[in-house]
Amino acid sequence: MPRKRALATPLTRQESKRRTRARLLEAARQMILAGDESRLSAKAVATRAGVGGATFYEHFRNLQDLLRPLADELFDDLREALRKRRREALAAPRNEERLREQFRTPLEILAASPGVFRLALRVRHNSVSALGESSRKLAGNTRGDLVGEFVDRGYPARTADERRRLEMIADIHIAATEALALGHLSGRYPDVDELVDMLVLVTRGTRLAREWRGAAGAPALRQDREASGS
Amino acid sequence: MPRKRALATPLTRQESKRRTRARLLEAARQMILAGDESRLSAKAVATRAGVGGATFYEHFRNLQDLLRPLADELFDDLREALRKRRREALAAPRNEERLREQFRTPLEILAASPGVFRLALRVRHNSVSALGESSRKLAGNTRGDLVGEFVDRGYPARTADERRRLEMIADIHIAATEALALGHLSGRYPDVDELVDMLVLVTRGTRLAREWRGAAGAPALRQDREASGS
DNA sequence: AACCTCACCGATACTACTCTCGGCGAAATC
DNA sequence: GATTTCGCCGAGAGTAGTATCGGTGAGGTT
Repeated sequence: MPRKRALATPLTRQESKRRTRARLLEAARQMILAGDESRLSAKAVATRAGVGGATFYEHFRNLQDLLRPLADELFDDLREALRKRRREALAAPRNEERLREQFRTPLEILAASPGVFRLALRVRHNSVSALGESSRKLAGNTRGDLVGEFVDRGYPARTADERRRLEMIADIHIAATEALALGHLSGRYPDVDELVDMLVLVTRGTRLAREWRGAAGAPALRQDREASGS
Repeated sequence: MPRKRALATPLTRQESKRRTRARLLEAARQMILAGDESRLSAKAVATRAGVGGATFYEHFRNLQDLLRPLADELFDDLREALRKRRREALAAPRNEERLREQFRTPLEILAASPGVFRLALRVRHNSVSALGESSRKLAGNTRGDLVGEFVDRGYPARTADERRRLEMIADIHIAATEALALGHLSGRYPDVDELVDMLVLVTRGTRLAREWRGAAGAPALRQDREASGS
């Protein structure tokens, strides 16, 4: 009873609605990735999608209602890509070349989707709009993913102090990677290998945190001084 | 011939206008630092400043016209604070404790002006609005300042490659400092000393870049491999 | 005192958006 | 084939901001 003919040109209502919705989402996605989401509006999305202004509201209650799932989708894709590659890298035998690979991958992924990457940076500190929320969720998840990885690699994470420290290391690595990826995108740092070099150097430093302290207070490092020559 | 009496209660026109302008600027400043500059508008600023809507346009051609000098002022203050303290630190004899001081200062300055700091992060990647432009100028200047410092400290900067490398190190340090400062502000990293520890560790790594290469190509580090334990 | 200047402002024309309403027409149902 | 459903849409009421204009009154000038 549901279907009679389904091979001909005329669309079913369900399919038709699905497509219109998809077109609205796609239009919004393009506009967002094209930069400047400030001039995003229900009207503009509808127009770009080639549908009437009122149709927008047949599919979404308002702009935020469209943005929430869209933002989740955009950022989840990015996170999944990053996560997947990291997991692969983790499974493989570890040596210096592997480590470089592990740093190169996120740089390449970020460089390969400059739209989403820039979007994430742009909206991260904006409290309003579902985009900001979703971007922060991505950042938090990425940090969590990284910390999990550190633990797998043998960094200590028994006490709250140790875990917080791992979060800091993760934050630093994320920030460094993002900063360098941004420089790469802006053309200042064309050579990705060179960026990897720098990230490896950073790791050389933060890796010291591993054998750093079992239970002592903070001053372990401060004791261990070394005058840096001019 | 200009002045006759200037001691009484009535304001001169000039003074009156100056004050109104200052009130507009102050209103805008507060609204911006209070977060959410998206709902900033000429009208809103005027209302908050307690003046009529038309008065705004007696002082500024439009909102951007007000934002430009305001943004410069906001960020220049921050930059000057950072720069000044860094210069002091640079002049002093260098040892490990000094280095820590040098890292603690920017963290404290950023933590002390969370409004401007968050503002800078928020608008940095927004191409529109004078705020974004000014924030990027701040970031670029800070990077330049840091590079200059590195050179003073003996990092090589003869070739374009070496200079670019210093820029990367500066970018990483800025990004790491900002990321940790943000974590501090959000309550995740309450102890500033601990943040300084982490920054010192990062330096341990990036410092390796100094004795790294005189004229060779990039692979110097890649050669120097070392299998990282589990 | 008479006159001029101008900082301020209410009113307003314009623009741009949000969301609803009534209805058209084709798919779905009988 | 007749009837119902519903995806779509043009029109429009409501809201909000921009920028201008003419006028008012107190500072400033003679």
